[in-house]
Amino acid sequence: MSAVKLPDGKELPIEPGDRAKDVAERIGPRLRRDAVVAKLDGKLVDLDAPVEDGEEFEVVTRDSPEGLYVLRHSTAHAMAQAILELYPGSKLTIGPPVEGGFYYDIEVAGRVTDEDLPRIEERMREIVKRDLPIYREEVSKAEAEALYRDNPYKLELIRDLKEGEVSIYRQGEFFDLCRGPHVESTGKLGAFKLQNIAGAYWRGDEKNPMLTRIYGTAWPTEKELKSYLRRLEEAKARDHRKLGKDLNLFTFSPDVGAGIPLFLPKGEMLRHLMEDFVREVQTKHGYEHVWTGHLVNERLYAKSGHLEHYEDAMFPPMKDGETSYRLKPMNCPSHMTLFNSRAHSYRDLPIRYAEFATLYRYEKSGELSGLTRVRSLTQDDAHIFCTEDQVQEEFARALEIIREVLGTYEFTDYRVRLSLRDPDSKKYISDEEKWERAEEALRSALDAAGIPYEPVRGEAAFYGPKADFMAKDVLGREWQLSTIQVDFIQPGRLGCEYIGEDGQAHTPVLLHRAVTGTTERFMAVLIEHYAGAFPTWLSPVQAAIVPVADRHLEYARKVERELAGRGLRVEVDDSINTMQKKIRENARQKVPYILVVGDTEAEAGAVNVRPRGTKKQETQKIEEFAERVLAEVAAARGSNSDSSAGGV
RNA sequence: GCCUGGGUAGCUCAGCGGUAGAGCAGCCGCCUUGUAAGCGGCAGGUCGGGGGUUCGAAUCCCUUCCCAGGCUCCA
Repeated sequence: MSAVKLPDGKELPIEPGDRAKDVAERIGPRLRRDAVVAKLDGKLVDLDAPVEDGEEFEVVTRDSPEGLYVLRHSTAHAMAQAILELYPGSKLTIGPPVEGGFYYDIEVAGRVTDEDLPRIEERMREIVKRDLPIYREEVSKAEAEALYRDNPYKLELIRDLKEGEVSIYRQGEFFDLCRGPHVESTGKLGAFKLQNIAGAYWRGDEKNPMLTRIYGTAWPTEKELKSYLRRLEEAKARDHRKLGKDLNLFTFSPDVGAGIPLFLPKGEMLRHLMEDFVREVQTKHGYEHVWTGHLVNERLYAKSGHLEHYEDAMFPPMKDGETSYRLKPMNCPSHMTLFNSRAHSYRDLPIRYAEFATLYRYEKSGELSGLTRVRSLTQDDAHIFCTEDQVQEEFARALEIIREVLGTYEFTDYRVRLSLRDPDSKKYISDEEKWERAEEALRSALDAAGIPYEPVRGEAAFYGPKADFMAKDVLGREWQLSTIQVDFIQPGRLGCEYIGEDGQAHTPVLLHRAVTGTTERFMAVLIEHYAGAFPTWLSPVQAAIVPVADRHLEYARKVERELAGRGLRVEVDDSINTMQKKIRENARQKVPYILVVGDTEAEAGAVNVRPRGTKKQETQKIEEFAERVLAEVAAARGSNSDSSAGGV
């Protein structure tokens, strides 16, 4: 007798000719109803697919990640059908499900704009109402080519397919070259919404024609769709560009230039606090701080190889007679020049040069975005010159710094991507043996530190492999923050050397490393991570003093002097407003503490403390409040707070 | 760079061929206040820049600058 194996290990008998949906029905009518597709031996198939003896069988419901994926894929088909109906002659290309939804890239006959989306949605709903059965059809390559003789995109896709693995999905008049699987009929789609239109090059290559991409999202129920849209709204409210404006942190001006952020006093204070913190941690770990300016003779980049590999991302040269200068797009050649400014013994190593350097990169105009993609950026960069034997230890040290810094910022969930070269790509400097050693050094350093990582081919820098740290913020979004790179190539090119124990000259290994990446981008991440409510140690203003009436201004000033004298960042709100309005404004500015002072407080030498996010108040002596804040800051900054009083 | 959308007062936005608007912010007064918007008045704009169409342009067309969302997690 024939049977399939269920996920719980039980065997379920099947009849000859049984399809996935029959098996689901036999397990339970309820399951049959919730089924989207099935899984046979781990492979997703349509509910209409035949089932065979001995296979492992699993029903996939719309609540599972795979079911949702299929649901979205099928929704993309319905959208494609709607567009073909509304814009006859349009050519379909690809339409996959993606994180959160789906898209379809189409060469639309005519023009589609955002205002057309409701119309397309409307047509999609109509298609759902028609409840068209969706079925799969296996065809030969020749048949598929005949179907798509007017569609060069699909023909290109078909060309890359093997004979025998070509399938078409049909629903009513509509058909699409597709691997599947799909839901049973258009009536089985859930709640969906078309979100936006964008241009997208065919196969992502700017040499190819531009297609119209329409993004949508789809969910099993209306309720889930609503809650997803609400989450999007929440993320929008945290947008660092909006908060940056509201909190008076930074601005942009076409008068200065695109992609060049201008920091207001509060934003600059934030930068200062961020950089100061990393500087301190680095100093503690034996890094030395250097400074190498903004302009560099182009010849240096020719020598280092950057000119060849990186020129597109540099600002054009500034000519001075025979000499061409470039705005500095990276520090490594400058730091190597520092290294070369004197002779080195193996006893000097490792040498760790750190610099908060403002770099200039010519990002394409369309890629600029808020603080996350800018043309002037401040990198918390460091270069470590060491012997090959020291790589592991220095890597571990860099890792320690990264853990400490990210931990303090409450990024505890991160993974490591090991970016390796793609041996077939011309992008990389070729030196087989050195690449091998560099990759090996990184792997063993990661292994020694017990950090899990996933290797990715083709993501390496041109001079060597790197370990990138991807951290999740409170919304679960992932950001690439820290990076550690091993470089066996540049030091040799720029003639870096040290005298070894053997009295011979050797080339040092160079580790490149950044902790927060760039101050600008990291600030954007922090703003969104904290929704603008920075922890007290990081807040530009830690306490706002609100006098009850004008006659309390004098006492407010006294409180300000005393708290500032203890190292707190405080401000008196002396605007011509009512007390209520001042509380409102300072609360909106997300100041951690609002201190209300009136007759009672002035008499007692106290402040009335209203911590951020509450309406609760308590009265404390000025000194008591100062201690409270200092203790809070010390706790948040961990062991580093001890050194902060002494300065760096 | 390319596609789509957008740029109107410091901010958020309305107006979309017929005399430039609102709220907030700002300024000036009054109020002197006990925990998220007190009241009144005033001022503020070459409608991103340039060119064109028109009797007439914020509005239509061209061009340029800037901003937003995108630009292969493969049919």
